[in-house]
Amino acid sequence: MDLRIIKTHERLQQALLILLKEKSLNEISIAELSRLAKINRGTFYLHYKNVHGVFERYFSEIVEDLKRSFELPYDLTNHNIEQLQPEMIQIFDHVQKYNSFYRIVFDEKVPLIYYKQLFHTLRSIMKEFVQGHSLNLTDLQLDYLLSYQTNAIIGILMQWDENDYDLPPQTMNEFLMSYIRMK
Amino acid sequence: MDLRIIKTHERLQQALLILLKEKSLNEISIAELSRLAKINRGTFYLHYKNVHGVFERYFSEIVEDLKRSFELPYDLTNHNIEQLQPEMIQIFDHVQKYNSFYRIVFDEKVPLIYYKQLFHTLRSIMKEFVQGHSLNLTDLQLDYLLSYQTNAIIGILMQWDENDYDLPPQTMNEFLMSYIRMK
DNA sequence: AATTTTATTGAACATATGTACAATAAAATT
DNA sequence: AATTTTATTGTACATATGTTCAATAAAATT
Repeated sequence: MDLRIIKTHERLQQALLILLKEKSLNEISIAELSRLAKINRGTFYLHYKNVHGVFERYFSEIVEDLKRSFELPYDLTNHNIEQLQPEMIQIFDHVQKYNSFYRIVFDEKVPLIYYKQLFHTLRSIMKEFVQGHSLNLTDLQLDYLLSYQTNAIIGILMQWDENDYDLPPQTMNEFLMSYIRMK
Repeated sequence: MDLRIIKTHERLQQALLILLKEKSLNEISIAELSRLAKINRGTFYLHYKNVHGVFERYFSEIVEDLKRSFELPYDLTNHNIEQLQPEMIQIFDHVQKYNSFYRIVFDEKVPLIYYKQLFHTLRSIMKEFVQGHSLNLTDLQLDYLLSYQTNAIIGILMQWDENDYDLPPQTMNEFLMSYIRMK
C-alpha cells in the first residue's frame, strides 16, 4: 500500500483522538480535523465521507480486539452453553477496557453504525457458541434467536454504560448468567 | 400555545414527510426543508437544532401509539409471564404498521436517539409486566434484567427489518415466545 | 537513476450551517 | 378595539461542506 495513504490515515486518526478529549464526536468538523492533522481538506474527501468514517475505522480495530479475545484460550470443540460463564466475562472486560469509546458508541447523537458494528461482531461470536448444538431450530429461527440473544447482551452493556460502569465485570457476568439461566 | 408555533411545526413535519419519499433522512438539509415548508431558515433554528429533531418529534407520536396499544384492552392486575403471548404480538403489529419509519430508525446512518426512544418506551412497558411478580431480584438486578429483555426484543425487530419484514407478526410473536420459554 | 504512477495540494465555486439583530406581522391579553 | 407580547422575517457574516481541476510532490516501478 502507498505510504502516503497510510500516513494520512494515521494523522487523521491521531487528530481525532486529540479532539475527542476536548469535545464530542459530532461537534468535530472535517475542516477542523483536517487542519489539525495537517492534511488538505480535499485529501480528507479522498478517503472518508465524514468525520464518523474516521471513528468507524478506529472502532473497527477495537472490535477486532474483542473478536481476538474469543479466539485464543478456549477449545472450540468443547463449547457448552452451561459452561460459557468463564468465556463471556471477556465481553465485560473488553468493554470496560475501552469504555471511553463505548461511551461514544452508546451516545444518542452518533449514528447507529457503531452499534451495528458491535452487534455483528458479537453475533458472529455467539454463532460460534451454538455451532454443533442441535437446538431443533430452522436456519431462520436460529437467525432470529442469535439476534435476540446478542442484542440482549448489548442491552446489558447499554445499561452498564448508563450506570457509568458502576459494577465490576465479574458482577456483570454473574448478572448475565443468571438471566440466561432464568425462565 | 401560540398558533404560529403549531403551524410552523406542522409545515416542517409535512415537508419532511414529502422529502422522505424522495431521499433518505440524512440527505435532507435544513435549508431545503425550510424552503419546502415555506418558513424562514432562521425560524427553523428557533425550534430545532437539526433535521433529526423534526423526525424525532414525529417518531415520538408513533411511539406514543405503541404505548397506547398496551394500555387499552388488558387487565393489568392479571399479568402473567406465561400468558403474555397475546399481548406481545402488538409490538409486531405496530412495527409492521409503521415499518417505513422503523426502516429509518434501524438505518445505520441515523443517530441512536430514535433507537433509544423505542428502547425506553418498550422498557417501561416491560416494567409494567414484571410489576408485582416477586422475582427475588434487587432493584439493580431488575434494572439490568429489563434492559436485557427489552433489547432482546429489539434484536428481533432489527433482524425482522434486515429480513425486509419477511414473516407475519403472528410468526414473529411465536418466535419470541419460544425464545422466552427457552433455556 | 530515470520514469511512471498516483496521492496530495491549492484554488475556486456554489451551497449549507449557525448565529445575530432590527423590522415586521401575527398572535394573545387587556 | 387598542395594546402588549412574541414568533417570524430578511439581511448579513463567518465558517463549513462537497466537488472540480490543474499543478505538484511523493511514492512505486522499471
